Amino acid sequence: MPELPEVTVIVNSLNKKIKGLILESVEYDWPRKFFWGNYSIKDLKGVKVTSVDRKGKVVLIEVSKGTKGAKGTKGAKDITILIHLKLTGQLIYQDAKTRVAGGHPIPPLNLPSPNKTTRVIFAFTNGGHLYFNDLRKFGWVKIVSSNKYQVSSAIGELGPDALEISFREFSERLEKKPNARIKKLLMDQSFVSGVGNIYSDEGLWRAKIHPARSVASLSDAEVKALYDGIQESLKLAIDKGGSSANSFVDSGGEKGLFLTFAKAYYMIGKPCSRCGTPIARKKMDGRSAHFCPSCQKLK
DNA sequence: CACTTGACCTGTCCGC
DNA sequence: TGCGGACAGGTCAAGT
Repeated sequence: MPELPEVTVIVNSLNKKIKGLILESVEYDWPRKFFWGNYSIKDLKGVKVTSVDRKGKVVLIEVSKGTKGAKGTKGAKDITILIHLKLTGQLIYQDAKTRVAGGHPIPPLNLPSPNKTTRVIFAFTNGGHLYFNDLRKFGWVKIVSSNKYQVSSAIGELGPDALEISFREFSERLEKKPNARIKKLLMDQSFVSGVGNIYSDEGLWRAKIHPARSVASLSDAEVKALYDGIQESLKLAIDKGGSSANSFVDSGGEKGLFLTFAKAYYMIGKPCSRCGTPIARKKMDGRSAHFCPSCQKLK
């Protein structure tokens, strides 16, 4: 799932479900991708979840050891659990009453957890569990102190959030990279954060821009259309997934929800919904770009 | 330097 | 049915 809309949806769901819960234990069989920093596993026992957040595609679970002090100061005891889902990560919370799931649709999000892709299990004192499943083991978990420096160095360099960036800032940042190919730049997290292969394809389709175009070749109107196209496709995806996390599971079978609104991504050979030309896929910069060869011309 | 390629992992699907 | 190769919602390190 690892793009902004999917991360946003699961973060919103988790915020409703695990805020206030107390961690009982953490189990993992995945030392290679589990970074404790200065902490150890016992530092998480008894901590309380204070919020679940998102930066780019990274999930942040804020926890606190303190006994709810009167002052709202962030003490040294606050810890941030960072989770990156990479290509095939999933986060699933379930307890006796509820279940929320988000992430990559393979294996199906309704498959019971733990299962063979389960890498980390966070157990809470209410009997609920948060499972981090990741088929390909590309994802990671980092445990750091909740201060700006620690958190941002663990995440890496991030540009403005794709949902929050203004059109003005978007176009100003583009101007600094005239030679970049537009699709590659959109997926660069230090340029804007949150956009990956799906939403770069979707945004470019909406703007009728070929993914291999250079930034310098884009007209002002095209830059505006691209900005709008990205905003629209991100928001549409959040809406589709946001009504209920379970719709992720139900609506698209194993392929997941996104196929129900994708215009270009994964639509290889299907008619473009604007002009009927079959959608093409081409390898570009190491990734598959999906586009309409007729609407999105390489000038 | 900038840019490209490989590596990280495991699984599915498609063609012969 | 079996086997090989391509491919996968991401990112970093190493090589050129």
